[in-house]
Amino acid sequence: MSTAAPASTFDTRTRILNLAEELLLARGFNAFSYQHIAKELQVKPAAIHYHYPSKEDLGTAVIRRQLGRLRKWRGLPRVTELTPAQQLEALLDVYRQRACAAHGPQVCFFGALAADFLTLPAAMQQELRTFSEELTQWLAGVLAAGRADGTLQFSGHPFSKAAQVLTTLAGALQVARVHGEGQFQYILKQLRTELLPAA
Amino acid sequence: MSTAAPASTFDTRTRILNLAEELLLARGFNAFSYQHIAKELQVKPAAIHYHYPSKEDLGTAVIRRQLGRLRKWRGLPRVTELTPAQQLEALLDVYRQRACAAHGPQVCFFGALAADFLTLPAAMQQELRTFSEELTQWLAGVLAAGRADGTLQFSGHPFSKAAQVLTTLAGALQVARVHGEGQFQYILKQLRTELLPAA
DNA sequence: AAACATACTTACTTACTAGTAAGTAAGCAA
DNA sequence: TTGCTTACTTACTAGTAAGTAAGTATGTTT
Repeated sequence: MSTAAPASTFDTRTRILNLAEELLLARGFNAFSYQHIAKELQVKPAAIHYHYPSKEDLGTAVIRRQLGRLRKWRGLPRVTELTPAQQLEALLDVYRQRACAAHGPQVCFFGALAADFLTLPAAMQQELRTFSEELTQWLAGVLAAGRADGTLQFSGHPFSKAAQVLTTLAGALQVARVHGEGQFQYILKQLRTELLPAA
Repeated sequence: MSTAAPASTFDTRTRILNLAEELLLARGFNAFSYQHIAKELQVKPAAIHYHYPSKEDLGTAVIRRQLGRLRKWRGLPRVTELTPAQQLEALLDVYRQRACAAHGPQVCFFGALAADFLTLPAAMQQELRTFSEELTQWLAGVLAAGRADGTLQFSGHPFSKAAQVLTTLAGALQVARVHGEGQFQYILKQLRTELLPAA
């Protein structure tokens, strides 16, 4: 669902997007600037404006790319061919990777942007809603299938449970930044033991 | 644990704190300025600096007040005299109130500040850790007592479960801002049905 | 060779940021 | 009534924000 890459191998446009994503996850939308990106990439701030005229353009591009990744990921044979329980594990793995990221734990997109939500340009708000809805719908489907074949257990509606799980995951990554990775692992373990029937 | 108050009845110092809290919850630490506060209170920005010399001072004051409220709240007779299950409900009520706040859903302190965590002054980071730890410890105690007397059910360690519940609540308030109050209610209902044994 | 597009840089504007220094009006205390 | 404190305002600094306009080097097309 996400792959950090050696930025220098890409063109400037992509390197900007990569760095914007990193800064967005690390600092939130309001706490990074074109100057931060420009300095890191050793270009002038105006070069960033050339590729992404406004910060709103840059922000929406970041979310849109992530939405594209989600759509691609959930359609991948190595994902669709998994059992529901394995698909859930695959999702948890994505979050696990984030929590152990090289440059400190990153929050997930939703968590990072939801906090700034009221200050975001309307276009970004809309993109974020779409992203979150698609992810929740996908997970709801996985949970429903898992409960149907007996490999997953939970009470209530699949959609409610999916919303709860994703909310917990988003929050858990924020917790990881405040209290370290250990607390994140506790929360994840708690989620798994509840969803997966005792062996 | 928190009570919005008619700001105008307080002195400037308190009104600044109230407004800073509101802005912090609504916009995050990096997206509000002394100007916002000054304009609203119809004073000059320098007046804010008079009471809280730096933004770090203001930020820590907000968290510290909230920590004081928590300590007071959890020691209140009307809270200590409740059963564990009722104490849990009381906590959920606090979050419920937030989600239905007059001026749009507010996030909880932890959620609002965790997102900006890496950009916060060290003093604020430390205060936030303390706040989060005390709240988690308190809830862990409630959960442990509730499981012991059979009024609450969950698997795993009380501390892990407490961390998970609070994480979910913090995240749920952010969800409320993005997707509206309905989704928040789903998540809360999910939490309650899992923790409280079926009637 | 001329025209054009790409990918920038230089130089700028406007607006806002936190923060400070000096001054001032009002109230209280000796 | 003099002096001190409180609670500001006025006027400022230095830095940073997003964004723009005009110029330039490089390469591609015709």
